[in-house]
Order: sequence, then structure tokens, then C-alpha cells
Amino acid sequence: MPELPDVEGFRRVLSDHAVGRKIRRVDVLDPGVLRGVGVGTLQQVLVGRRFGQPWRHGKHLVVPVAGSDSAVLLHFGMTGALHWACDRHRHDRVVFTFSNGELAYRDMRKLHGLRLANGADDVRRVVAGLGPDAAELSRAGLRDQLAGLRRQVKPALVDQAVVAGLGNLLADEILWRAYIHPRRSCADLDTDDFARLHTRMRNVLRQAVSQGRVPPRTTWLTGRRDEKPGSCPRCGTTLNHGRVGGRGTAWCPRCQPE
DNA sequence: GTGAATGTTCATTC
DNA sequence: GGAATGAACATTCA
Repeated sequence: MPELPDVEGFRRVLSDHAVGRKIRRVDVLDPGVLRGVGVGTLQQVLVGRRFGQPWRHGKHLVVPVAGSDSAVLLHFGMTGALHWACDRHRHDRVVFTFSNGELAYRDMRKLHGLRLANGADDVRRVVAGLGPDAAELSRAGLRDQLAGLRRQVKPALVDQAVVAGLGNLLADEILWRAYIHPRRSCADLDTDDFARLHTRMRNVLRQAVSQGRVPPRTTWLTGRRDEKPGSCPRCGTTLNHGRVGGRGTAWCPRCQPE
């Protein structure tokens, strides 16, 4: 689930409820999600302190710890989420308790997790390997990242080192809207292709970010692909399904010619 | 039992 | 060196 819009939603959850509140407790229900930090250290650094304003780059969420140079780094893998003031769930892995409620880091598959950065350099290293954030990317910026790459366009879009924040579903959604076949080479894209790609990307992100998720609407490709095969929301043609860059991919054979 | 699932990383092979 | 592929991580679901 978590792509850029979802992580932006988690950022808002944190920002709306938890920022500035004193952290009363940190309960690690499953140490399996802690990466490179132990339970004791995490509690020592956090309990009694407050979170500062969280920020996001791509799918990474950085949560500064006020009054220290540490920061909690969150990545949600494929099944992670932040929930506020919820009933305990079996996949809650870490729970932060504040005076006004609880914040749970919930993750079924535990593919990623929670790290602790010590100092600004540590934080910088997180972002260092990532491309520009998809939501901030200008048209020229997008072209700069993709133009001339001898790769298929979909694998390039989901490569976090090229553009940060797009995942499997969003990439398919954007390509479908831009009338570009996922297997086309970046090197083949012309000025019009880049223009459409950028416009559609911004549009999809704006709508998805406002909802904090990729909307399940049936006017979106994302809302139809699970019907297997499902039909194109625009022209009604039966969708194609295949593997591109090793990932399950859906596209409309009519709107997105090879 | 099998395969696939919205993510990332590492090894291998062309 | 780049790019594509497959496996690995842990867990659930069809």
C-alpha cells in the first residue's frame, strides 16, 4: 500500500496528533521491526521527549526528536502504516503513548521498519541515495531524470534512485493516463510524452495526496486492475496484465500502444 | 500446496 | 558499467 500519498497521510497523522506532545511510553511489541537500534536505546532517546515536525522524502518519513539531534526514520514496506488512537491490533509493532492518545506503527509483513538516526549526517544519508521527490518534480526535472536512460519507462519510474515516491500502482496509473506503454524505453520518449507524463503524474499525486491514499475509484486504472482482467475506464478495452521489471503490471492495449 | 502481493536490496547474468 | 532478472526478507490471502 504505502506509496508517496500514503506516507504523506502518515505524516499528517503524526503532525496533527503527536507533534509537540510528550512521549510517555514506547512499547516495542515486536523488536523484529527495529533496524540497527535496540529497544532500550530507542526508549532512552524518546521517552520524555517530543517529536518535532516530521518530513517526507519519497516513501521515507523522518521524525526529528526535539531537543536532540536524533530522528526516527520510518519506512513502511508494502504493508506498514501509522494509526492514531486505535484499538490494539495484532500487527502493531511499536506503540508510542502520549498524554492524548497512542500512535501505532503497524506492519504485517515487517519488510522494513524503524531506524534511529544520530545527527544530521545520518539523516542526510537516507535521502542521499534517492532521486527527487515525485511531488516536487518539475517537468524539466522529470525529463532530466528519465531522458536518455536505456531502460523501460516503468522500471525507471519505480526506481527510487530515479524518482522517489512512486510505487507499482501509481506508476501504472500515471503511464495509463499519459498513454504510454510501460515497456517503452525512456530513450524513445519525446517532448510530448514527457509533458503528458509530468502533467498526469502531478495530477494523480495531487488527488491521491489530498486523500492520503491512492483512491480506489473505478475511474482510475487502480480501481479496475484487481478485477483481473478488468476494463479500461476510458475506452472499455479489456486490460492487459503482465510482468514489467519483475512487477505485476496492468495497461490498456488500446490507449497504451507498444 | 502454489503463487502473488502496493517495497527494497543484493547477487547474478547478459 | 548498465540493465534485466531472480532471490531474499515475513506474512497473508486467493
